[in-house]
Amino acid sequence: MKQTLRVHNAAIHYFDMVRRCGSIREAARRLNVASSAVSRQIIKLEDEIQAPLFERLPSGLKLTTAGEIFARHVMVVMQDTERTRSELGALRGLRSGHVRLAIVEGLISDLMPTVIERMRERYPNISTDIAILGSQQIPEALAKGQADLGVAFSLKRHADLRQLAIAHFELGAIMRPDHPLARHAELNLITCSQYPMILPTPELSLYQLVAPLFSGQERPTNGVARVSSVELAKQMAKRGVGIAFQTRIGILEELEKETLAFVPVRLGGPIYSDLGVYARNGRFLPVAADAYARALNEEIVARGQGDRRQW
Amino acid sequence: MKQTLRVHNAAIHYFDMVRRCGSIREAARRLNVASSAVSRQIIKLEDEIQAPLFERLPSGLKLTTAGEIFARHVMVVMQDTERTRSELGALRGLRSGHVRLAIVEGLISDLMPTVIERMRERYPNISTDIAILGSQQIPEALAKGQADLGVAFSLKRHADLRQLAIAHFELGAIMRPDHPLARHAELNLITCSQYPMILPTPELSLYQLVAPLFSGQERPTNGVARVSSVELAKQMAKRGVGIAFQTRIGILEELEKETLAFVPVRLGGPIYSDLGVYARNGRFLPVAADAYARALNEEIVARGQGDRRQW
DNA sequence: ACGCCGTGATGCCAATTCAGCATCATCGTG
DNA sequence: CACGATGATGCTGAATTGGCATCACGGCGT
Repeated sequence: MKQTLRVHNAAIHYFDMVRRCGSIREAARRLNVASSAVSRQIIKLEDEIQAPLFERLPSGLKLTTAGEIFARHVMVVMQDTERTRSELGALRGLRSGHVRLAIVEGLISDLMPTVIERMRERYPNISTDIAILGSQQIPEALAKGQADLGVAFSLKRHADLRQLAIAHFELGAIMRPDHPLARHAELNLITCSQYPMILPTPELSLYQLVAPLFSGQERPTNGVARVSSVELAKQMAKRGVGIAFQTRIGILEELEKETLAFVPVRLGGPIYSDLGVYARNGRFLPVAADAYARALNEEIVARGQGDRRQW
Repeated sequence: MKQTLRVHNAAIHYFDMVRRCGSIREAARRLNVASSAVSRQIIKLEDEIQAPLFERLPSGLKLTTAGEIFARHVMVVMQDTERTRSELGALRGLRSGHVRLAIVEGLISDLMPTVIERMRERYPNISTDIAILGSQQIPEALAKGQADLGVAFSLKRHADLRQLAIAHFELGAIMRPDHPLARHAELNLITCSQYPMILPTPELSLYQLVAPLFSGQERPTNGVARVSSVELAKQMAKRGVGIAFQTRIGILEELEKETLAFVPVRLGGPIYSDLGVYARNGRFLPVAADAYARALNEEIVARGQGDRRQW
């Protein structure tokens, strides 16, 4: 299965495994080779580079600065090897591969199921790992090569990230349809704060959007709860605990069934949150990841307000 | 000198040389190895990939589709190897390297000399190749890995290109200061066409800007010459052959010495040409190339009207 | 304080890989 | 038709690599 297209020296695979294990012997075990072989290859690499790659500490091996530079090279090579393999595979007609996604929680109820379903129809042989991470961890996971694609709200621009798709979503208040505010066309802060509210914690990107609404007061009077999960906030709103703040994208099903109502919150003008698909900059995507990116783009743009696609 | 940081299999270097030579024996000669060694490594690669990389034609070796895919991988690996080596070198404090630039002709009189001078002050150990190419060939040279950085006007967006810097330059008419039009604050087409004009040929990116001015008439009445060199057009204008069309950036010296005058040409509003610095997308730049990109950015932005930097 | 265990490095030997030489079949060219 | 050049291949010696046993070292628990 893991026919790694062994076009490259074993040394760089050894190096990568040692880096991940922090131990030569452990790496050797996982690679099914003798530890002496691994040790020698590392020494040989250090000889080529003319600088130590690891600090040998009693507690384990830790990358030196040179090691970190080289590790990035290894990541580039291995990721591009994967891309090449997938392209060569596509050439033979077997559209398969493996994609690792890192997404935020707000997409698990509607967007991701749809995308996965569509991908399974089109490319039954593509397998997927999905990690639910906070907004902050997603760029990190991409940079470390732990994920191929990331989907998150309002990521700030970063040189290591490449934006593959983006769409805007308007922030609004969500509540039960029988809530007194549910019939308004739009809402402002003062009106909202006269009713119990479910507010986001700072870990959520939503916080950045909602916080300004309550600038000044540190703890809004009517904040009945501060939760770090948009799903939880949604469930609470459905049970009538109060009104929560989200974009439409997490509650499309509830809107259709009319178990929740959505009312835009305006502060001067509408408040937008940008949902984007990201990859690490500086790599070509394997065909499988590229297919996912396209599918994500389609669905996001279809749900967004004011779309844009930059490829 | 060419200690290629031999972290990688000889096979990929052999492959790359064979690809460039179109011949195994010729590649072997340049690599100072026996042809059998090269032949076998290629066969071994094809064995790993389970597809032929070259078509063996009597006239030479030509890449198959799989070969092209693999060639791209090899380019990525080799370029990233170069980056890694330069970063490791920078770690040791010897800020050296080699950068290959592909620029358009219009920059040879002012911008490039300044940039090169500045680079030689800052990094005396960086060597440079400069190729003067047409606007169309520059993206191509970057894609093929024949150049590290490209500087050109008005490149259309392309997925394989990454824009490192950009600045706008207004199109204008250039002429001797004693020309009747030299004292105008701005000009339009009709006024210009009453005097002899030196026009660009379609190879120049300028053509795209100037052509609309003369839409309708295929051959402007007063076009005394069509030249494919902005330098030549400038020299002709200096000698009073007629008025030419350029941006300021090529004639800064003449403007200072008042041997040429520049008058904006407007068509409704000002007409801008974008001068950009580009690299192949999907690669980290070596530190030497990165330093060049920064220096180019500085100088371009300093000369431009309405700057922007996206990194 | 003293074994005990696990670590990375190293000497030695076998297995594998690789390069060079000579040679062959093939094809274009004069 | 002969000549020269090409890519592939059998063979041999050299170089690289991996496995085993062993050493020196340091943390940890008794």
